[in-house]
Amino acid sequence: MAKTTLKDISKALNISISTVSKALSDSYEISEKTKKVVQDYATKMNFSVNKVAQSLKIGKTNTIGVIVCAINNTFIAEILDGIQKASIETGFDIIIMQSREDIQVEKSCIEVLNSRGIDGLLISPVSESSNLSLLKELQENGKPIVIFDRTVNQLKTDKVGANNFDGAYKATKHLLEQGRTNILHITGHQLGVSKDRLNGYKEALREFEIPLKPYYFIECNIQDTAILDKQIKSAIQKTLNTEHKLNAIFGATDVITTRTLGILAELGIKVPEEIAVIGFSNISIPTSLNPALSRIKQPASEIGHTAMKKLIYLIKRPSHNDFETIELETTLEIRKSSLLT
Amino acid sequence: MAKTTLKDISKALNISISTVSKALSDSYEISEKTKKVVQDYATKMNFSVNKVAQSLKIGKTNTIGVIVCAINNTFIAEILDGIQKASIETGFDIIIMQSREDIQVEKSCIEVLNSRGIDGLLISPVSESSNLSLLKELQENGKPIVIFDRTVNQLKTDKVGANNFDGAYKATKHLLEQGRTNILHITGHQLGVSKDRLNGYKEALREFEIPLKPYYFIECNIQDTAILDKQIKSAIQKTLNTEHKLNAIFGATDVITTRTLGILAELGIKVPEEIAVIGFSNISIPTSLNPALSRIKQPASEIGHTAMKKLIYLIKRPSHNDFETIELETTLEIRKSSLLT
DNA sequence: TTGTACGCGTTATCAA
DNA sequence: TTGATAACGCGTACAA
Repeated sequence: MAKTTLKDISKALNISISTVSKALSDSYEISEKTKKVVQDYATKMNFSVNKVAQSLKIGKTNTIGVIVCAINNTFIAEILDGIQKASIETGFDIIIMQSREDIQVEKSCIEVLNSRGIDGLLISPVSESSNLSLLKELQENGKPIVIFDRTVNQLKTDKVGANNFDGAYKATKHLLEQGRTNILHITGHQLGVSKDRLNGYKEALREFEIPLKPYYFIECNIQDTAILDKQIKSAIQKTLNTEHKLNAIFGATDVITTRTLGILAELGIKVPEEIAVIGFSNISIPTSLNPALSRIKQPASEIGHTAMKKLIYLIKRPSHNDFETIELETTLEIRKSSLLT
Repeated sequence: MAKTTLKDISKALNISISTVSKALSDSYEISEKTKKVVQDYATKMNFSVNKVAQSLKIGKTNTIGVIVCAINNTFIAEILDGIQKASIETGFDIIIMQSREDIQVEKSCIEVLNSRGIDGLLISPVSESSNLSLLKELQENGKPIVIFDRTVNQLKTDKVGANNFDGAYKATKHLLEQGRTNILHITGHQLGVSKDRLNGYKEALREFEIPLKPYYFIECNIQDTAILDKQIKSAIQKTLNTEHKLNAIFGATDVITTRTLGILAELGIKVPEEIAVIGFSNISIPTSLNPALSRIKQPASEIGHTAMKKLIYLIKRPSHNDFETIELETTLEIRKSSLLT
């Protein structure tokens, strides 16, 4: 038994297809009596419109494509949560795809979504200019785009993210106020947001008139955790024996920060006694870590929610050029891992 | 500028639409010369078929719907990862939706996916019989379904999950071998898998001839972490002063287990000295916890991968009735939180 | 080897 | 108030 169609209802009730269609969409042209007959029968048959056909006809799918780099971390999951809340409020459906930090995969995601037909795109791009021309073409074809999280991007459009500069500034300042002046900042390759975070870090140091250490900053591979572990470990060991002994680490991402804690435990280095740790993190269990983790928390759900709302706005009121970049504020949470001993 | 269609190419090259269509699908009916002209032009124009129209025409969407309860935990994220790997291997696209542990939301997910047109459904259902008739109808309409993770379900179809009985048995046995005989098992409401886990727990006790304690088992609200925290805390405090003093906790889910660690730290109860902790968990950073967490790890990625492969098999080779339930083995990882002091 | 004609399920225009 | 007809973009049986 296949799905019921307008044609089936039309035959069964001896009414034309177009009348059935209009009756089901509650058109003013149709008599109440006919509407009732049709709608009752449709309910009885568990009828629902074929969205594929409907989309082909009206040229809209009522669907938003969402491309994230990976869904296996709390931060992205929270963003998706916010997006989904907004999708329920606005009545749009969402299709989630993963680019896996790979420009080619990202390209295929965009193409799949485009050919499948979406009314707009939410994307956290792999890099600052990944698939730029493809995205531009999408825009020109009347499909609005909103960029979230990785807002440092060449595409001219609305962007929603966190105030990364300020978050990094606040965290670094906190460390400095605790007397931790030898801070290693660990960040990831190709991370669009890393510049802002690095600048916030530098700004705090400047304000406290602390010169940059020779080792003050390393970039790691954040795709492969085994490599990441090695890189973090080697950086710690290398910098531990310099003349300015390392006494704090500031992690740029969730994985970097939590893995740093694990590695320090493994190396037998005491946190926070020997090295204080703080970092950008949105995991749900900061107090279950060893020790409880100080962090900069991003308003992830709000980022997703705001981005989705922005996009729906663009879809409903197209063709305006005053794009804006929204930076939502972060929250500094102080726990044991960064406190004075 | 709208997207290029077959018609556009047909006009531009003065060739009929059907020839263009055939040339692009590399049909044997078309001359190499014509193919080349058409394909070159299509590439130049960045042409991609309109999947909406294509789906309507051929009655297939090459798309799999995936419904999970929530994506904000590592276990589900890992499963989705496995599903996505299989999707790349098989060439099917996936649409991910969240039921949020709500039967009504689950219903709307199924309806959206159904009306949007999917070739099959992967679902981890809200409960054992949630939306049973709707799912049956889907099946009858020729859309195969594979259930993953929450395999205790009334629907007759293929199911892929973990061997929960054995996982719980192994964990409990490990605790007993450490001399921890007063074990509290904490699980969630309405969790389809909880029966199996409880039975594995009981079986190990039986084997060691340890009688069930009066407090041996509580069911918590796993939706709201604030409530969950209170329930866990109250259960611990209540059972701490009974004649059989509590000396181990076995958590049924990731959140329960990690929150338990946090609460014990908060209460100043030493792990594992006073209370040993072990539980089902798939977080990526068990060694960053306080203390490093012993756990039963589910083969999450394999569950997703296997489920997807099963589904594709059902799609390509429909109408057979020998459904099976696959239980993949869990891994026991022993760390500090459950070791003899 | 190429082109014509039809239909997938829906909506929209216009005539009855 | 209702219905016949065309069209969305594509694939395919059949004719040329």
